[in-house]
Amino acid sequence: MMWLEEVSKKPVASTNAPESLVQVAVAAPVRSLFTYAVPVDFAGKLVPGHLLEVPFGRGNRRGIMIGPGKTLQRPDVEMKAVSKLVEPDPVLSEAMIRTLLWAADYYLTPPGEMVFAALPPPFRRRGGSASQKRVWVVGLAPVTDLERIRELTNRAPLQADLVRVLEQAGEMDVSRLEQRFSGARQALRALEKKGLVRMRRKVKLRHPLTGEHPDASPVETLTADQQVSLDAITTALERRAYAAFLLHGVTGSGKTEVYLRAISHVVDRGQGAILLVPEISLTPQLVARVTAKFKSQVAVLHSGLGEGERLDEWRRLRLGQARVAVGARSAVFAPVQDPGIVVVDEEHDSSYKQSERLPYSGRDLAMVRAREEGAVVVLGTATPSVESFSHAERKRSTLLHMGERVHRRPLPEVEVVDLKKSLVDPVERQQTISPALASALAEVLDRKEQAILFLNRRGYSSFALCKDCGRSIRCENCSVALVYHRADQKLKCHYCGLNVPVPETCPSCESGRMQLFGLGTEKCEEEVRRRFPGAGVIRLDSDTTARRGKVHDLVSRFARGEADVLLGTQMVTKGHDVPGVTLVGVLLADLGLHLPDFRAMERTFQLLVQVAGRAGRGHKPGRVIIQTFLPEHESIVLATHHDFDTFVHKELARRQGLGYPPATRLLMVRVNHHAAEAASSLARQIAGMFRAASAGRVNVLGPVVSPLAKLRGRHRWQMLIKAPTVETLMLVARTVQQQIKVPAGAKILFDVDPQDML
DNA sequence: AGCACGCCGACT
DNA sequence: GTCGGCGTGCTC
Repeated sequence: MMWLEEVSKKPVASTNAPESLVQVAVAAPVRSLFTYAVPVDFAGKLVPGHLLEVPFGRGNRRGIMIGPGKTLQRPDVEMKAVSKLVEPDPVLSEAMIRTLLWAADYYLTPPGEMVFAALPPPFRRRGGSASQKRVWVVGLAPVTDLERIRELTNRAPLQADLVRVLEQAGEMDVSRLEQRFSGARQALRALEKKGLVRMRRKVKLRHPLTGEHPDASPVETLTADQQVSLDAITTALERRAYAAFLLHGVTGSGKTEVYLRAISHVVDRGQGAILLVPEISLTPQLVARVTAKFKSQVAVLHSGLGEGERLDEWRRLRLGQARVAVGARSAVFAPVQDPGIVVVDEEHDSSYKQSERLPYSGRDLAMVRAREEGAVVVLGTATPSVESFSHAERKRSTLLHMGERVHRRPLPEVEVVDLKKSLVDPVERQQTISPALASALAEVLDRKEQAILFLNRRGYSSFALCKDCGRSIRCENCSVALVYHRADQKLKCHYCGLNVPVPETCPSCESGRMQLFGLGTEKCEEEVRRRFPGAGVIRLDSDTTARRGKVHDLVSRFARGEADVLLGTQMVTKGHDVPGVTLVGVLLADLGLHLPDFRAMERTFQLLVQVAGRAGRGHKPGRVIIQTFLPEHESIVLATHHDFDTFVHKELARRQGLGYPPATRLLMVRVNHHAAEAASSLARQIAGMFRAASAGRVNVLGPVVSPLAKLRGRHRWQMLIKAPTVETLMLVARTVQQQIKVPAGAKILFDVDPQDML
């Protein structure tokens, strides 16, 4: 064979032992593995998972040894040798490598990208494991040569754009500019050469979380439901083989206690555990309970960790000093040694799916990892996703049900208020809190109890409208209306962050008669403070929690009873367990129902059941009031009865009828480009390729302009590929992916199992 | 992702 | 003619 002759000329690999050639996943967005020769220095020492440096293209790159090499992908190129073994011990286990290669394959993503996504960022960079994070920032040079900038407009439009942005914004992160302008880095380099901009490396400060180590809560006896579920899980753990469970426990049924005891079981026998949560900063109470129980055995993988700290946590896990990893989505890659159990809390939460740069589902990879590690996986939630439920129905996982709250506390009573009726009354029309909710809130305040108010929209009003021409003020980069924020009196875009003063006159017709419409959390807060002057109100949304640790701070203050009302967005629905809360108000339940997404009903149902579940967790029973314009809507009616079974079976039938998951499998392909025409024509071209490649085996819907037609200055088009099975989907998708040549300035995203259809 | 190669339009 | 920007293709 060709490659044997080639290799035998080199002194490094004289035999055909497996170590003479290795396959390497190189840190580059390239769709294949590469084969390298192994030099004598470490011949026979390389094992899968070793972090290497290899010559690649012009320079050197980091790479991971995947396994023995067989032959070159293309026999006509020259074989190169591994240049360096970076770390003496492998940084990935074989089970992790199998998981990651599976993921790269399934999510149609370059193996090198997937593999390095599982490692701390310093490992990817040459020069090793920096402990301080430095980023490149760029600003205009102090002496600006106006003559030369004007010159640029014709010759280099991209450079001219960048200069204009820098004039406005001052100093900016290079990586942020790159997100907005493709090719920004080369353009900036050119500008730097001309002396028009200045780049420097800036140290990014770390924000270590001050960790509380509370004492473990006293041991309580389990409910019958909890005991049955725990027994089923521990029986599976005893077998030390892959098994999957869907733990469906109503809100307040004590799922966390089941997780903790199951994790204890594996930790006691020397194994490790992974606990995934949707958003770690929103679940301080869960993190506190885990740390209380397992103390220094816990590694918390917080998104706010600095690079050095993250690396430290990573090392502690890899060395076996810590055995329990807690974190969001990416913690599925935590280097826990020999994990015996992987728990996914709130498995229905859509934040487990990353839908940008590198799309993958942390929940689904948790199952794959558990399979590869021979571990038990537990998906826990009060509102299982339709997919996971169907998975259990088809016996791919075991359904465990906990229908009763601890201490036999009742589920809260839910009432629905029809907002259509309040439209008739001129006073009520102006208010976001209906008379029914207002009187319930007054009672709660009287009794010195607490309330949670939920409104899934931040800001003050949802848009500013001109009373003469009827146009709303829109974002210049995105196809959305700007939202008025009263705190800083600005109009903001919730997608790109654009922040502009409110114009005196209408930008379209010069009329001075602008008016604010709609509601957001800011306006609601104002109304609560006005109508209930004595009440202490805490607002929880991404505006009040922008600073690190702020969520934890505000939630703990509310939990300690320092405020009477917690008012906010999605954040108030997740995970907190505040015994004093006896009232939950949903200000506008139908907000999510109008989204063009086949999961809109499922999301609404989950959201309502979850938020309702925050009420009545203490000794006193809870009450829930849902305000809506659609009181007879199925997902609202069934949520008021906490009726998951009816909901899921109706939803399954509906999905079957319409051909949506889990009845089918989906791939979304999204194209984006600065130029609208380029985006649409490329999308049409790709859709054509799908139709040609599919030969009728898959259904190609679209292309259509994305519901969010423009985002951060880029026009978006998308298509949905519907296939009867994964195999068919993969086959067709791979065929098309190989044919596509990405034109300059375009971005194409293949999103397998899309969650976010906007 | 980088980087070389090569085409093409704007200027000394 | 030359210079530099920008599209295209390749990396064991």
